[in-house]
Amino acid sequence: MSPKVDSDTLRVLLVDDHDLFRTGLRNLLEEQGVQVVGEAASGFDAIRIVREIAPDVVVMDLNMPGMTGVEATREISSIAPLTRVVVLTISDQDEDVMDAIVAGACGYLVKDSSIEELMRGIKAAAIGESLISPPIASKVLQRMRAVTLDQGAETIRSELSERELDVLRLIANGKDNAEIAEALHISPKTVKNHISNILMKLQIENRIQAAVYAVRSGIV
Amino acid sequence: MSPKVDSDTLRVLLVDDHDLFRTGLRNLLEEQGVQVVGEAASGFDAIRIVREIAPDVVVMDLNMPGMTGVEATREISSIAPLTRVVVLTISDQDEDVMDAIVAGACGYLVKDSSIEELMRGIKAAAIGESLISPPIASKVLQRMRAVTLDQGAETIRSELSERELDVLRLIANGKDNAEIAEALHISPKTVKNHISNILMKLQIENRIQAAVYAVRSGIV
DNA sequence: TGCAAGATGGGCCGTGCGGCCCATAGGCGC
DNA sequence: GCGCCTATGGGCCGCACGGCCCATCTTGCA
Repeated sequence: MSPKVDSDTLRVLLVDDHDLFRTGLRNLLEEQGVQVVGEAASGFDAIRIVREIAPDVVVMDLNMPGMTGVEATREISSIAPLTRVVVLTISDQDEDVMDAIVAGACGYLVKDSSIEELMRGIKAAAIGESLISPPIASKVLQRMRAVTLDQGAETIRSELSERELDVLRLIANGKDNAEIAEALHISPKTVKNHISNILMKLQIENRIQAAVYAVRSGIV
Repeated sequence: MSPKVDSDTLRVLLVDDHDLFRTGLRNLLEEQGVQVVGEAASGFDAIRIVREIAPDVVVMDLNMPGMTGVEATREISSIAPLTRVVVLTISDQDEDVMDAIVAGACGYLVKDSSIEELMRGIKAAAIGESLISPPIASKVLQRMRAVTLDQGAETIRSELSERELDVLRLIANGKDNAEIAEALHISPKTVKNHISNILMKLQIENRIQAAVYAVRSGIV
């Protein structure tokens, strides 16, 4: 069985300003066994729902009135780093492609993709991988060489204080609270306080997820 | 056992592209009773002379125009396995350290070593032992540890059963034992047993380190 | 001057975790 | 058939963990 990704357990939020598209997509995904835990018609709603229910994957349309999908993606990546955003938009000509990627999108699919392709994109995102429609993949790679280096790490780390990063690094090394306290010359209780703040800021549940986050973010 | 090494009978070849250095070194060695049976200013000459006179020990500089000392060492080790090569090079910063070791160098000394140290290195090489300058030695050990760990990790990973890999993947997703049990349709107690086995096999302490290992190994 | 935020701590408490013992069932090789 | 390994499960236990209160002190900003 080897549950690389068990689609049954995947909690997905749909964000699109067209009710009809959302409804149709919901049905398709649910037929595939995906648990659609919410729908949003705007970026604002999307952010609010992400705060509330912290879905595994957000399927995000870019073209929406009010807050754009790019802005919503950026905000979601900031407040819930473990929630992966898959952009699903009209055309590969969309000029926001790069912005969406930089904003933290974990996948980029065009709307005429098949349901199978969307499923693969969602599953890939859920495990931290990315599925990008071939037409735009090369553009992305080219652009990425120019930008990323400081930006990606910068925004994420600004959420955590220096001291919290110290603690996070030690967490990722498998240290327990007593060892962290000794290494930083502080009380174990202070370590626990820092960890509580880290978990709250990253919207995660436990130190294991924190360690994984640290490794994936290149903090350690 | 331990063939007696009489420095009077030691036949040494000096390889260095600097005439002055070779000459000075020859005098020093001959004062110590070493029989310098040849000098070479290049790797090609060194190989030729080794073929002709089969010295006991070759004292080899690494930085030479044309064929490098590493290449010459590799060739000599191949054509005259009984001839020991002692690398004598400028700095412990030399990047070729490991290459030289792999190429078959039987000792590794920096050029600011004392004549006594060089003598000990040559005698050691002559009886199949190795003298390595401390700054170099630490690097070698470090590399060995890394290699050993890598190989160990590879070996060990293959020792993880499929079921244990299932569990490990879920650990890395931050799931607790109850969630893992539910996902795999087994008892939480069985999950704990699997985890205990994983920790033992990977020689780690807790599930955090297991999660980090999984991420770094690309298992998730 | 006051106030917000961060770093430093303490106490209490429920629960998750991992180690220790143990058993049973099934497959695989000798 | 016998031994070995794996997967499955149980009971017990001590400790680590994370949430919930709370406090103090410093720093910086308005």
